[in-house]
Amino acid sequence: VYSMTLVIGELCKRGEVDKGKGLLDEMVGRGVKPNEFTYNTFVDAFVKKLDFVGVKKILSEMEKNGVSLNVATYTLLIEGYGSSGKIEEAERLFEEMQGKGIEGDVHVYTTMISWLCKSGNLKSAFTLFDELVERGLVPNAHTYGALINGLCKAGQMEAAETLLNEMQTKGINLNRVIFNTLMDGYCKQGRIDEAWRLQSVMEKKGLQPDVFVYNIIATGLCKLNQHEEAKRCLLSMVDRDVAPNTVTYTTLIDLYCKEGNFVEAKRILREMENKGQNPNTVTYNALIDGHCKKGRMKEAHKLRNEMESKGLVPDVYTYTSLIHGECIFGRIDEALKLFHEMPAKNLVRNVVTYSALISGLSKDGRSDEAFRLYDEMIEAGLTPD
RNA sequence: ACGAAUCAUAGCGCCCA
Repeated sequence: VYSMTLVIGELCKRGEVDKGKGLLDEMVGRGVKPNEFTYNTFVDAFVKKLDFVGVKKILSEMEKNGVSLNVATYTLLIEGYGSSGKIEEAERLFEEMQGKGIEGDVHVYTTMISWLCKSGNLKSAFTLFDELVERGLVPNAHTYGALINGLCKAGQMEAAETLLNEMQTKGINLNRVIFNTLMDGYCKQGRIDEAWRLQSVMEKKGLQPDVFVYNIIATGLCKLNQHEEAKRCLLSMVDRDVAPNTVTYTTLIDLYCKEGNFVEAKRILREMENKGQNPNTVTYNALIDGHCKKGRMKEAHKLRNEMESKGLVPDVYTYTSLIHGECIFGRIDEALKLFHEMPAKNLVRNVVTYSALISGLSKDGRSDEAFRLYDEMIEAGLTPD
């Protein structure tokens, strides 16, 4: 079982989940009983693909074979629901785990805390943090990182710095991730000066800037409308032997799209593919949104087909951009069609999606439908901001 | 032998013009 699990794990990591599944079936056929580690490998693979049908299949197989979920399985499931926007479901699983008497560990607490933070529920995150400490568990850099990130995203930089001090008091090593998190927080506040300050603190500790740092600073510059500086920052990476990644290229593509320079955007798309940094859903979303905003809807839909042909799955951002684009040009019925496609694709419509469509409807004089949609949004448990 | 923290993409409003 031990070695089989390793092999299956390797296959799944390479994306050959089907081959792994074949091996699993072969295992069972030969009377080797897979254990929770074996199954978790599959849960991991399906969760990363956001394939919940696949996840459910594995879970029922586990049940059938009398293998129970362990704390790592729950961590994976919570991660999966969190990343697809189903935070209540994630919380429900966390409680289910505790109800079954499975001891939560630092990993699962950190995962839950992270997703609570990401959904803007800092209060619950800190409550959970207290619970973790009360239970005698020791929070580590990941746990603090999750909370610091939450505070940074909420713009609470002083509170984030307080946690940073708390880490130091507790003797937890301040690593790259922690610094990068704070730098990003300051950049999002438009305080690049503070980001530079942290960067020099990092250098004093012997931490050279990595690709994250460049990406963070460049995005900060973009937000301050310093596009040329942002481009220079990203292009300077190469001179300093830092390899650009998908995020770097996507940032550039987004920049060019917003300038309406689709030729350059396309060129970068080809360049990244040539360098083996594959475009992902976000990359295409940037392209699609750029085209939508310039009324190039035909091209936008073409890009959407192109992404799907590469096995990339459109997400809420893709749909919202398309819906918004159709609305701008008065093709509300096209927008509605897209809107209704979403649930079947397992996409959770959020406030942004609804408001794009609601504003489209009302600008088109279809206020009855707009109000109806508004009510539907409230019923879906969404709060307008 | 399994699992956790940092970067890129969407709407409305506000401000400015």
